Amino acid sequence: MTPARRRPTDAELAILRVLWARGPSTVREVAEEMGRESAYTTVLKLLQIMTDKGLVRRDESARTHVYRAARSERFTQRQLVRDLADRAFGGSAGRLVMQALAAKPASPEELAEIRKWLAEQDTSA
Amino acid sequence: MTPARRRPTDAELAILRVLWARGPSTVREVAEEMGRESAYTTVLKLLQIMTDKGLVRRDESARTHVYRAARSERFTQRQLVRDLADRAFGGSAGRLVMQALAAKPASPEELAEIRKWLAEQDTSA
DNA sequence: ACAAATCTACGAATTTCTTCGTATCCTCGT
DNA sequence: ACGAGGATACGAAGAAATTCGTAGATTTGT
Repeated sequence: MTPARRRPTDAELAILRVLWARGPSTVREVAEEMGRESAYTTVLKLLQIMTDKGLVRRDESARTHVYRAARSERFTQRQLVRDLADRAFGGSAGRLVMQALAAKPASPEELAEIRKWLAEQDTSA
Repeated sequence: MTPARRRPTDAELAILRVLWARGPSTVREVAEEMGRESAYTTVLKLLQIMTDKGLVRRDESARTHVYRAARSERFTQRQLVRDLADRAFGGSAGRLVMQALAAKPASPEELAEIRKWLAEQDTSA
């Protein structure tokens, strides 16, 4: 029985972003990083829930617990992209890519990187 | 005051997919298309809510109402992609594209299309 | 040792999403 | 005309997401 992997919610993703950027962090550190938009206990509660869901790991060895993301940013990004492709693009990553390129301007550096990736695909095919 | 545009929920998106594929449709048509997974009245309720939210338009001229998506599939796809880029990719569409290409295999046709698009960007720059 | 500060746990209120039953109304066939 | 079938409206309940207050425990500074 698979743990029924749902995608992280908006609030959960906001916290994950902080953990990915900062590395393992305490509740207070995460809360500060998120500005004063959410109360300390809100962040705490969310992190507790996320621990139950397996989205984060908790180090309880010290009194002040330290949380870290259970999955890498990259892993989660791919999960989210796959999910969106399935829900809105008929499962096609290619079509998603086309709309992404059209929706938001990518930097020249990023475009170059994409071209490079495509070129590599070519040679390996 | 902007109409506070939130992205369509999962259930709403499932209905929009049907409307985009079928064109203007009645509740019954949408419900049938979605298989027997959701009761008729569930689809009806959802469409009523979506009407309030402005996600669909309702033609009430006949007794049996006809619904159509208020925004094009493409428009909505871009909105969703932009939203995901903001929530999980620091606003960068380029990085989203990279993960999309890595997350799901795109067909050769799609890859060709992407290359073509990139080439066009090149000339226009 | 005591008070203040800091931490976790927990419960509860609120909002949003989703689902569906029931009531009611209209239309059409006979 | 009237009953059956099919349509909308509405309410309500359950699940999930989000928020935060309060209580209780522990540590720290004086």
